[in-house]
Order: sequence, then C-alpha cells, then structure tokens
Amino acid sequence: MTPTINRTLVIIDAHALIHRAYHALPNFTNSEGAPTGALYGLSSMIIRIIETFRPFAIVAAYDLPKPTFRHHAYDAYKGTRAKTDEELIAQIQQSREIFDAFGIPCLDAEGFEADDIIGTLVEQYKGESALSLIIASGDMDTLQLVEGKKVQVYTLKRGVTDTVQYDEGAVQERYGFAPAQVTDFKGLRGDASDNIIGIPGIGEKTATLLIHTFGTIERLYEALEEDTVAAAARAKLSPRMTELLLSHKEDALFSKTLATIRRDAPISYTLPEKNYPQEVDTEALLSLFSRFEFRSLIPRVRKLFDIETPIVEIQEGEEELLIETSIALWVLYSEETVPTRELILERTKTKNLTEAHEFILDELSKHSLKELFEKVELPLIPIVRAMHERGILIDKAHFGSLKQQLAQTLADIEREVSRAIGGKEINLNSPKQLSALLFTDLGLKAKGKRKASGAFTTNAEVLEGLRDAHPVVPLILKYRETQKLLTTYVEALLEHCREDGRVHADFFQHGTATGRFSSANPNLQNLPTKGDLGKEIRRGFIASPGYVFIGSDYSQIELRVLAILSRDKKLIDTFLRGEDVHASVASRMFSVPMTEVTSDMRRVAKVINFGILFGMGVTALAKNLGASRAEAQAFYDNYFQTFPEVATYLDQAKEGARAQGYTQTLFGRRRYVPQINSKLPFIRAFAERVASNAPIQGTEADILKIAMLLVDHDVREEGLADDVHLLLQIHDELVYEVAEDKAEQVAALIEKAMHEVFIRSPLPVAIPEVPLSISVAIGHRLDELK
DNA sequence: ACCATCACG
DNA sequence: ACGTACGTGATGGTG
Repeated sequence: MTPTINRTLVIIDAHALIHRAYHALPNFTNSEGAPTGALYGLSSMIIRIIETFRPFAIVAAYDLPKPTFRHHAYDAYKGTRAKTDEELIAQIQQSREIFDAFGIPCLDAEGFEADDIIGTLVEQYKGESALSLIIASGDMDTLQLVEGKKVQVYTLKRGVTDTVQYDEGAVQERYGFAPAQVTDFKGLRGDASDNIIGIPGIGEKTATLLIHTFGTIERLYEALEEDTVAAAARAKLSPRMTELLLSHKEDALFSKTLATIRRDAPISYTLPEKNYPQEVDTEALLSLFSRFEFRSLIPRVRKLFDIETPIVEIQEGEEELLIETSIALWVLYSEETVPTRELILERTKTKNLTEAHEFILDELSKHSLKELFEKVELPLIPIVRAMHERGILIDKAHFGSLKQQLAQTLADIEREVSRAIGGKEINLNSPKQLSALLFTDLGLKAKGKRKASGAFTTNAEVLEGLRDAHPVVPLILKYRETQKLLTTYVEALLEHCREDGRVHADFFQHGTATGRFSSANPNLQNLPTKGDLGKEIRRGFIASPGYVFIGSDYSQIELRVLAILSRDKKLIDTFLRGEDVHASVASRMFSVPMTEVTSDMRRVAKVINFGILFGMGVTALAKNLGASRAEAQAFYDNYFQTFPEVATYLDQAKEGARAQGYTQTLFGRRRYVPQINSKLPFIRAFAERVASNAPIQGTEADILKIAMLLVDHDVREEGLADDVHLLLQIHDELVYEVAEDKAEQVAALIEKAMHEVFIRSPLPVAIPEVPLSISVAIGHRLDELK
C-alpha cells in the first residue's frame, strides 16, 4: 500500500464571509472613523481557517458585480444588489487586497456567482485522490455540494466565532435530508435571501415532509400526476395543499434550477506545486494590518506563519558565548531586556560574538563592573541552568480536580449574575462590558477614573467599595479571583507540566532593570500566597519522593538594606535589637513605648516603610492610608525627623543619580536613570523614585545572587551535590529540594551561607552593622513552607 | 500590539 | 485641580 497524504483545498466563499462579518461587526471603525468591521472579521476568519485546516491550497471565490445568468432568467432577481450598503461595497472592494496579501488567489467569472465558482472547483477536484475539499462559507447555500467526507462545508453558526463543519452525515442529521436534496428543499420552500420564491404557502415543515416522502420534486410530481389521491395520502396532504402543489409545478421546478449551483463556470485554476503558504510576504501582510489598525491580528499572523526574528546561524561553540555575552551587555547597560545576538552585535558595532564579548569585557572593566560580572553573574549561569533542568514536581491529580472545581464555580457565578441582572448575558472578563453594566445599566456610582476606552475602571479596589451596592458586585469579585487562579495557575501549570511530571520554568538572571531575577513559562515567582485558594495552588507542588522542600527567606531584607545603605542609627538599632520593624518605627514616630504601639499605629508605620522603599509621594501615602493629604504630610515629616539619615540618604541617592546618570548598589551594580534631569516634572519625579528604589532593590538582588553561589559552593564542598537541588528563587527566598535524610544538615548549611553573604562576598564590600535575618522551613508540599 | 487587571516580592 | 510607590509576568479583551 502506498502511503496517502491527506491534503486539503479550502475554497472560501468570499462574499458570504464578508457579508457575515459586516453584519456581525457593524460598529468597527479605524481611528479615522472608516468602517473596517467586515475586513477585520474576514481577516480573522481567514486566519482561523488556516489555523484550523493548515490547507495545502486556498482560493477565494467572488461574485462578479454584473448581472448573472439568474438575472436574465428571472425577473425577481432584479434588485438583489440595488440596496447594498455603500460601506459594504467599499469593503468588498478592499477585501481583494487582503486575499492578495495572504497569497490567496481570487476567482470570478462574469455572469456567475461565487457559489457557481465553488461548484466548478468542487467538480474539478473532487475526483482527486488524497485531497479533501473544505468550503468556507458564511451561510448554508453551499451545503448541496457536500459529498461524504470528501467535500465538507465549514461555516459560522452565529456571530463570527462559533463555527460548525458539515460532512454528509452532519447535513442529514441537521436537516433530515441529503445534500443533494437541498435544491429540492429550496425549490419548494424558497429562499428569500436568494430571491428564490419556491411555492408560496409551503414552509420548512411541509417541504421537509415532502422530501422525506418523495425524495425529489420530480418524483413528487410524478407521483401526484400518476395517482393524486394515493400520493396525497402518502404524505397526508390536505386537499388545499395538494391543489397548491399541482398549480405551482412550474414555480417549483424553476426555483429548483435557480437554487442549483452550477458547475461549469469558465474559470481556470490549477493546484499549486507546493504547500501553502509558498510565498506569503508576511511583512506586507503585517503592514497592511497595521494600516487597517488590526492590531490584535498581528500576533496571530506572526504565530501562524511562525515568524521569528531572523537569526544568523549560530556557529558551533557560540551558544555558551551568546549567553555569557548577553549577560555581560546587560550588566553593562542594565536595560530591561535580555539582549539577543542581533542586539549585541548592533550595540557593540561588531561582526561576531567573539569580538562583541571582548569589547564588552573591556567596557565592563572601564566601568568597574567586570568583577560583578565575573564573580557573580558568570558562576551563576550553571546554577540557573540546573534550576531549569531539575524543574519542580507537581501533583497533576490535585490540579485536575482543582480545575473541575474552579470551572464549576465560574459557571455557577455566570448563571447567578445573569439571573441577578434579568437574564442578560455579559462577558465578565470584559472590563468594558462590566463598566457598562455597573455604571450605566445598574446606575452604580462610578468611583474610579475613566480609562482610555472611556469606560470606568472596574478594578478590585473600586469593586470592593461597591460590594454592598448591588448583589452582582461580590459575585464579580469572586469571579475575577476564580478566573485568575484557574487560567493563570491551574491550567497553565498543567499545560507546562512535562512527561516527567515536572514544570521546568525559565529563570532569567538578567533582563531586569534592577538586577533581580525574573521567571516565565510559567512564572513561578508569583504563585499565590494568600487565601484558601492560594494555599491550594501551593499545595500542588510536591517534593520528589525521598526529598523535602527547604524554603529559606530573608526577613525584612529591603528595610535592612535601607538601614545598611542609609546607616540610620535608629533603624540599625531596631534590627540589632531584633524588634518588629514596623512596630519599632511606629514607637519612634509616635513617641510611645513599644508596648503601647496600637495596631493602627503599626499599620501606618508599615505603609510608610514600604512607601519609603518606593520613593512614595504625599498623595500616594494619603491614598494608601485612607487619610487626608495634610495628615499624610504630617506622617511624612514625622518619619523623616525621626529617621534623619534615611532622608539624607534618599537625597544623596537622587543627587548621585543626577550627577552620574546612574545609581549603584552596595556591590556596584548600576542602573542608568538619564531621565532624572528631565524638564518634565512627571518624568523627573518618576526617575527620582527609581533612583531611590533601585539601590535598595538592586542590593537585595545582589545579596540573593551571592547567597545562591555560597550555598552551591558549600553543598559541593560537603559532597552533597546530588542531595540538594535549587528549584525556585523568589527575590528574597530560595527553595531547595533536599534528600530527606540530609534535611537538617542542609537547612543549617543554607541558613549559614545566607547569613554570611557579606563576610564571604566575592566582591569587596564593607561589612554592615545590620545582621541579615533568615527563616527556614521544611515541608513536603510548598504550602507547608512559611 | 496595546490595555486593564491582578498574581508575587 | 489632579495625580504618582518600585519591580516583574500572565491573561483576556479589544478592533
């Protein structure tokens, strides 16, 4: 037996699709107000057709805007086109441009409709072995062309998203007769949209009954003319109906010919040699889409044609160099991107990675960044790679049942919301629809600001404020929470789980502005921590058999770093005494003994503590405290009077950035903030906040990176390399997977190494007065840590 | 592609 | 008068 290759030819009924899109999306316009809904819908459908069928070849069939044979044949055909909308006509004309850009040939023939072109193509290719034909249409007219599974119709149920595919069985099931009988059906019942009259007085029911009984119109009349009474009895026809049929024989037969798609249009089309797409100019297609402002289609097109940034062939041995050089360039410029090979060559104006590498190392050394690169970032590379390769084991059954449960919750909420608003259906994921519902239909008082779309914000903060205003509000909040957990965590984790049962996320040691790590595919640095559902997610991460998790995090590391950088005496003192930092700050700010600090005072101090880390202004402080501006200003003044060295330090950080153009961490890592000298107040203010925060967040990042190196070193020295595996890095926390019988030993080792970051630093650094504090936890599941 | 929203430190 | 806390990544909707 020769292997059969199943290829698909898709024939697009261009007019039908455009009409459907036009009526489904009537309000779409570009920024100049020109209607683009039909073109947008058409483009989206073309993309979906290619995605769905990955066809060997595609063609589009058009009506030619001249009288067709049907006009000559039948007067009722007049006027078909007379009332067509100008906006639709304009878009039909432009639509050829779209097919052109997709590399899809458009076929037409004077005097023939798109259906006839399609019929002709079906006739031409249905005999071809190993070729399936798909007719993509916006209506049911082409169903008569369906044959077995060889020729199928792919069409839209309603709107532009629901699709349905008809093979012969599906036609039979849906209509109760075969595709070939569609013309008989139309001949009897007529089809207003095609100006086919049929027999007035015969509707869907009777037409279907007659076809079931007699098969075709011809056989119906044969039977009627041979023995009227017997024939009428077979179909239980009333005398009136019998008379109606007999008197309209000509109409029925003529309507049937009108309804019959022709298969002899004068077109010439031959199948291409190569698989679609042979020669799609994707750049031209993308620029056409940006001209039409079809922004959402751009990523779909990219994915469809698998467009990648053109990568110059990486030579043997260059792979490791590329990683290294990418990190080196990032250390040099501290930009918020992972440099690609192209970017590296462009920035260094070199021709290959070896030259680039040399150039960057030279620059690093000139800027005193070479040691940071060589002693911290470089040795981190194999550690990060091992993290990715080890992955983390997940409990698939746990997430499977969670998925069911959350999906059920969502369905329940949707139903409840719909009931509460009088049966209306809205998409709860659409902020726009939600805003219209809450603030227009239900007349709730909009508290938030207007977004760019003109809609009022519906974020959790606003909704919390409206929780009691209407019963749908708490439902929406619950919906949001559930949707987030289901899609971002439960489903994503199951999708990213590999054959080995583990999730191998990416961890990037470079690419952030501050020096921090990032994680993606999936992001394991933002697993939920709060609430019962958050706990359920974390419970789904389990240690390998024979292993336990050891989680070890730095307590209050950012405020400790602030104390270190600012050398503020009172703040240092607080940490030396091991006090609760928020309570201690409150005690000093409000001049009360620690024992008399109220929870309210502690809350205020906590907000201010975090605010200081981010360079918060008075307005933001007021908002966060729920206090007035004046009160916030008073708290602010009070804080800086209490911790004067912090105030001085923050001023110096900004001044340093103004003078040098960059900030520095304790270990010398830079972040460039050129905008700090901007004349625009908002830009400048933002740069100042960045300059306040970057040394703190960046020093924290340095500490964690060094801790990772030290733990790795000590583990090896103790001969524990096979017993200890780093799984996660979450900014101030490290999670290891450790052989169960070594857990206590390794926990102590990790804690010690994390403690010793300053005294064992591979980079020169002054030993601070403030100790680092570490808390360690052991557990078999992630929710047991903390 | 861009926005709004929300998860984490 | 009004607005602004830093850093990330994922999702779904929009046009």
